[in-house]
Amino acid sequence: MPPATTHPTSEALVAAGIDVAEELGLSRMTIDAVVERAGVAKGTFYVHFRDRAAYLLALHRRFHDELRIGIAAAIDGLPPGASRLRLGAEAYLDGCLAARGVKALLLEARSERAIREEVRRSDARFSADAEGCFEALGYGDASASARLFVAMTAEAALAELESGKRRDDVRRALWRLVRLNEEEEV
Amino acid sequence: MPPATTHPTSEALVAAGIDVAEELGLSRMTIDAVVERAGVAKGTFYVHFRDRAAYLLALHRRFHDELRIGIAAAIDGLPPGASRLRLGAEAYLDGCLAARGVKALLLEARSERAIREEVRRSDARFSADAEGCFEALGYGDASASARLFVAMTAEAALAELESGKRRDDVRRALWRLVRLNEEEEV
DNA sequence: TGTACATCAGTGAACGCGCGTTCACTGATGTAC
DNA sequence: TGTACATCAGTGAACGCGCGTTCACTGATGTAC
Repeated sequence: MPPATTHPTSEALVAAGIDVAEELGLSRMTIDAVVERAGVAKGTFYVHFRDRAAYLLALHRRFHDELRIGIAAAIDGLPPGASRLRLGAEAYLDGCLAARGVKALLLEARSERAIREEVRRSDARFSADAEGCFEALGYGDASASARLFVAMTAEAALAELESGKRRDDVRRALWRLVRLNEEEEV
Repeated sequence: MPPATTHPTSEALVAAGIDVAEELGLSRMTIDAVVERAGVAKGTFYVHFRDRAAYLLALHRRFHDELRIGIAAAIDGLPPGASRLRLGAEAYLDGCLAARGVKALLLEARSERAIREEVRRSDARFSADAEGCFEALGYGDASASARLFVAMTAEAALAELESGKRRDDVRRALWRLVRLNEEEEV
């Protein structure tokens, strides 16, 4: 799937936004800061995005599309179950470590009015896949379990971002809690 | 422990803030909205709080002090272990359901610059107690496990707040994930 | 008991600033004839 | 090949508004003498 925005200036604006979000957080990611970083005039921003909300949405889509692509590649064809759940979560964590601007999007996206709904949808998507895995594993309350698992995985991603590197203790704790630790480390 | 603010007008301002946060969220909880709700002049706000940051801090303290008191009462004297962990989490969830303004504080507090540090401290406090329990239960990576557990519990609280009522499926899922489900429902 | 003064919560108009949004204009590129 | 016109990304000054913060002033209560 090609990126949603193809125009080079749109690209530059999105890239600049990710930079700024990484450095200052979403709430301080002002349009002034973005256009300054992108090296374009303020008016140019509105040539490419209807308003700030539309821009935030594009930013979030970009981030989550990349993440989903990585996860899809990791679990492609696997049946619902332990491997799918664990490899998916590993891909999520690895993707978060690799991407930029994640911390801001993970931490603040929920409270930004403009993308709250979109975040809910993304979470639901991850959660729906996990739910199938929990069902296959024989969990009752698979839906609730999946939701809690997604929350844990996001927290694990945050912990890794704070450390700036993979945290094996956190990952082990995660696998152990969902009883996926019987397998070898991947 | 008496409330940190004793003056009636301070009280009114804090109460008004909780109301407004509940209705509009933290980011739209402006000083205008707070003083209007409290029925005082805008200048009065600054008689009682140095600035918005100090006010947010007082709000968060109030919220978490209440929560901690409820939890402390529930687990007082219990040794680290399964009962303490589960009863503490139950008290946390019940407390969140009972308190007002929780959703805003749970959801947005992390991204509000003014109270981020305070939130971290609160989380660390809950987490430290949970860590002892996980150690007693023989978990490796007790610290990481505790952090993930706190994140799950917060997510469970959010799920309950969205439903507006206790969610037994979510609680069951939580207990099962940390293997506290052998006991009877409390 | 009465007068003068200090203290302090409370008031609300005014200020300043940050930030999202607009708009008239420019310049380059493409198309018609 | 040259001229006229349309299209469209880009520009940046200006605008408006929301919101946190300030400040000179008021009025009530308490204290000294």
